[in-house]
Amino acid sequence: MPPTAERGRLNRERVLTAAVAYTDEHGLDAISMRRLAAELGVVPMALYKHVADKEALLDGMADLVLTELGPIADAGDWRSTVRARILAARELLARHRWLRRVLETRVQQTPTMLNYLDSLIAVFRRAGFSDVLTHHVMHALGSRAWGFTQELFDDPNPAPPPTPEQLAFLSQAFPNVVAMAAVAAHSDGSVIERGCDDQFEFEFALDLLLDGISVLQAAQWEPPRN
Amino acid sequence: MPPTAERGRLNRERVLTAAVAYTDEHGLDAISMRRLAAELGVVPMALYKHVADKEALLDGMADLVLTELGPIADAGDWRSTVRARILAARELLARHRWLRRVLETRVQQTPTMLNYLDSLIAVFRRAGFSDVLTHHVMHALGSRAWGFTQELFDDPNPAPPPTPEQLAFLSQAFPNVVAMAAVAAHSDGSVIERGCDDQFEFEFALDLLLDGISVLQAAQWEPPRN
DNA sequence: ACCTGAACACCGTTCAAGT
DNA sequence: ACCTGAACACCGTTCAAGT
Repeated sequence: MPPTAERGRLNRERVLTAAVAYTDEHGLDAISMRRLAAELGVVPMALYKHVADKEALLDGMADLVLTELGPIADAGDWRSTVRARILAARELLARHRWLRRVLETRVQQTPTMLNYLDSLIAVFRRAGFSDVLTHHVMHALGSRAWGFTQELFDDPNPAPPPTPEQLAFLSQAFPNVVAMAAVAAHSDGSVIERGCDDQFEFEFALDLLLDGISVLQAAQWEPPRN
Repeated sequence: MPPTAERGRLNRERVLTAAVAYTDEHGLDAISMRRLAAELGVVPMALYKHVADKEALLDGMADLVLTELGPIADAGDWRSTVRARILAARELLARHRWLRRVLETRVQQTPTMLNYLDSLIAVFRRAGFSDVLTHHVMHALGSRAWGFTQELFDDPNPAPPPTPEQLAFLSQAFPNVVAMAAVAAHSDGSVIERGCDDQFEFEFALDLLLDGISVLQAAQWEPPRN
């Protein structure tokens, strides 16, 4: 039986699609050139005809799923448009949980990535933002423009609630951390309990930034001269 | 000659110090249990008596360098205190360039990390911030509390300025990106030219957030009820 | 043109043994 | 108590060969 017989020849698209499917299911740590090859019923080196190396594979995967975003929808004013766009990107990241870590380490800016940024920048410029202000504003958004933020701790599966003894120790050693952790938005407000509403926190910070940006724009902000 | 003779026995501190020194010099990608062992003139498995595994090694390294931060200095009002604290953390990250990527992936919160956060939270609470507001504010700061942000692209060694042909192509394909890139803070404002003043961008966004936070605090912000 | 097979130079970590 | 040696189960990627 010739290799990959049932599904025909390999090509770049099939490689990338399989990689995305595998990573959606098993996570970013699980994907490797060797396992992807096995998945495709092929020897590891066969992949290298369709993808330069592992970095290029990740670039291609990111590019592929980012096409799901589609063109930007005008929501009336710049603020709602930007807000909606960013929250849509955030939903995409939720569907492909590995995408965040891939974007974080991307150096090569793929056309799809540049295209997304271009459309976002366009919203500000069309709304009359100066180029300098647009520049700073995009930096201030940072990864939030992609719909994610680096939290204080990367807590993928949060720890179980502390036992009373642990809590006693923590309250004494880090009283402020404990006090802050105790008030989790949209929780029953009882104890440390499965923490924060990430969506609320994301929107809170996003709105804080958008509010600040509005003010600067209204005041026709200009760079300090020194 | 007994192993590690000249420098005596191994211990946790020597392991961590050597790891920090090696990683400061060669970067995070270069450090491995095997290379660290070689550096210490020891067989790889010898390290495992002093450090549970590689993750624990990284935890220990982060913990060690974070002690450089020392206790928080009161700068008068909460805003200046927080600002100074965060900018000091940022300088630490500049001295240990690997620390950022380590903090990003940390799940185990070491005592030194918790201690830093506790002192920062304390500043807000002492200034009269409610616990809920403090909670959201800390989330809004996110990794910025550690002195770093996830930028749109992780561009460790920025690309050389594009050739005229490349620029022509880019201007046509991504006109807004090019326009935005052309105005780099504190550059001569000429062309794409070695981009942004990261320190300026960091402070711009930090002040944007601190301004917004001031407003919420002054207005005695309360969570929406629904 | 595309895929294979064997090999190289690495990883982190186990286990059983040495001193 | 601490370090060693050999081994296991992985990586990404090279090179030369097959069809």
